Amino acid sequence: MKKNKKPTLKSIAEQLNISVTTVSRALAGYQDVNEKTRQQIEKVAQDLGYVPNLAARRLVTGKADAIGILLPVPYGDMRDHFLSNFLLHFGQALHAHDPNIDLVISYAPEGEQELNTYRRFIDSQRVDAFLVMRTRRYDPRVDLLTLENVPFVTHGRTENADKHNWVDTDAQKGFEQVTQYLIDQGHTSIVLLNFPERIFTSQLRAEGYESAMQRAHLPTHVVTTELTEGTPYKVALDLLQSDRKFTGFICASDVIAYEVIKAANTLGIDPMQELGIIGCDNLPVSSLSQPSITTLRSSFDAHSQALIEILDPYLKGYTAPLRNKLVNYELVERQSTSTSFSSVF
Amino acid sequence: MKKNKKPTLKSIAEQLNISVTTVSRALAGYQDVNEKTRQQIEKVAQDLGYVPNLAARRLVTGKADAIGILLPVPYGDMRDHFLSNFLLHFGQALHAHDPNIDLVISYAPEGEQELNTYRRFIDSQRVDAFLVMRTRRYDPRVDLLTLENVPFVTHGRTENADKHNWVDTDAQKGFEQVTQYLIDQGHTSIVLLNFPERIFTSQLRAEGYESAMQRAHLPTHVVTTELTEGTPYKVALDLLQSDRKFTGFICASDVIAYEVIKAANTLGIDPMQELGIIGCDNLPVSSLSQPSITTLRSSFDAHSQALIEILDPYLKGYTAPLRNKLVNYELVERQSTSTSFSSVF
DNA sequence: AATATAAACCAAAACGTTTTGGAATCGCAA
DNA sequence: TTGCGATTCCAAAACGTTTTGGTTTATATT
Repeated sequence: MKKNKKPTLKSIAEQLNISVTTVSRALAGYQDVNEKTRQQIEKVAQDLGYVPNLAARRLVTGKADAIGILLPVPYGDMRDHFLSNFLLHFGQALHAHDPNIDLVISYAPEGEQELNTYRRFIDSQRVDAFLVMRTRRYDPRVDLLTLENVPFVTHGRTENADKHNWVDTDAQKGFEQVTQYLIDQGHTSIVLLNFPERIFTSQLRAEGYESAMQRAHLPTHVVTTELTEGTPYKVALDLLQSDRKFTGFICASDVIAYEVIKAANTLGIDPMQELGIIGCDNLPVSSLSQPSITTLRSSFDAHSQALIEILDPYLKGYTAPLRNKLVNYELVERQSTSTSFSSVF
Repeated sequence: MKKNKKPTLKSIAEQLNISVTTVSRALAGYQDVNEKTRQQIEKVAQDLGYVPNLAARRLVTGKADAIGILLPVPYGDMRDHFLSNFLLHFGQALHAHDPNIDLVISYAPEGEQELNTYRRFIDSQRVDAFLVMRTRRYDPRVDLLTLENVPFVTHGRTENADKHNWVDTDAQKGFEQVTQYLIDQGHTSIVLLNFPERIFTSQLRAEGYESAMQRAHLPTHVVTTELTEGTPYKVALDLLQSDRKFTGFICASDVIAYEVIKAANTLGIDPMQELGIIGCDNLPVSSLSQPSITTLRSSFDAHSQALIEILDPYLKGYTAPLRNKLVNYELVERQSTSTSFSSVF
């Protein structure tokens, strides 16, 4: 049998013949309430199964105890994997950090209405802070949130990275390291299969690659490709048949790396014996593939921790100075860079 | 320069010298307000950028305008793909249905504290209804929500499916159809690589497979495998070397199907020419694989629509009779069931 | 005994909305 | 003039919490 009414501060107060104020303060842990009364209150609260009504609390405190993410519309293909998976982990990390903080998800598709959607979300005071995903180089959302003075942190840098909180992977360092990795294995003809420049990290990746190549006095070659069906495969076919005799392939995504392997197979080239291929993001396909793909992984947990650390003061209602954090990639060594190549060398 | 205060009903009312009530009713679209006043009110609201404070509204209406999902802890591998991706699509569909409904995400890891987490979430009245994911055969969450009289719908059936709302894919029909599909292609030795029985749908899948096989008077063979690293591959190797000369492989997941292909390659068997392989879930790997994998896809959108239709009355504050919906799988034909087999036949 | 200090408590206001139960105004028929 | 129904408006209460600015009671100090 269920109680027909939710217990409130008032019901607890009435049962003990004390004021609502005292009940509230007792449960909030204030020191100006007698230890004995506190225990009584806590007992009754427990018995009644009291849980504070969040709407009421939010109304009076002005805090939402929630952070918001306005997602872009899913692509419907593997490109969503990173975002959705990250979301899962971030949510979990947030819950571990403080189980009373909600993650509120809504959608703001890129386009005309995007900023309005943000505006309405901000104005309704549903959340204390925002996490902005899939940042763009010049990101109007960043401008809006800054202007409206709403706390937020971006996942990924923007052109105005010095003016807002952000967390990002150190793409430059990561790609420099994997380039060096292939150079150390004896590769001299190494190509970077990058995403178009429109993607902000593309530039950073290229810089990392180029700096390692230049240090080794090797010629650089960068090719860009979209992730649309068939495109990376064709690009890979071209490269494998080029005069430059590329043996090292550094790819902006595991999906691209996988297509390089397929292209090699098509041409009768054994990727394990003759090539060194490195992907990025540690997508499921990288471990399933044959050969499995050496890849750069950036820990979801490290990202989440950094984001949460930055968001934390805002959730508590404080203001905080701008912060940012570069998370290192870690190399996951697999078969696509087996050392058999260097022995041939 | 920003206004230093959020506009409220009161500020609008004062500016027009009318009552808060009228402003509220005008914006809510009630008929008892003069068309001219309504227009004035709407103009001022627009100019001031008025957006209702949700906490206040929720407090008085008792509705949260939100639905909650308490997620399990991610596995950290490809098994998360379906859940996280589904989440992305469901969120989008919900937003399309009504942009004012929030999706509130929190976590309730399976285990001792799970029900307490649910209880606190329920009692804080943060959401109007729940979507329960990764349902288990006997699911204590279902019992709790039913007992507490909180509206919810599960994604996937349970043993007590007749006592709650649910949406599920018609695994039985789907697996019957793909079995028939392989039979029609001339396969006679068809094995089902299923998940363990602990997973509720395993049984339904087996039933579908068995009924098609029995109708064709073919012997059935069911093998179960976990998705742990290496396991499906070993199972596939065994099957491919068995006396039974299996040529048809129906797999409970694309990941398993992919491992069958890998095992075939290892044994020098050409999967395209000699086998018919069918996966499930249309994971990214199924289209990337070579040969690409014929698979069963259940439309995220169809699921989301069904779920939202069931949830809708609760969001409006109505009660509603129990409902459920079976969503059909659709077959995505790819290379792993190319017809070259039947021509050999 | 008077006074200051500390401990324990509380009434009332505030947060911003919706809803209830009328009140005021107007036109029109009788 | 009265009465009546529409139309248009509104004061006040309510939702459940936190916070403010106290008051009361007990204890210590002079």
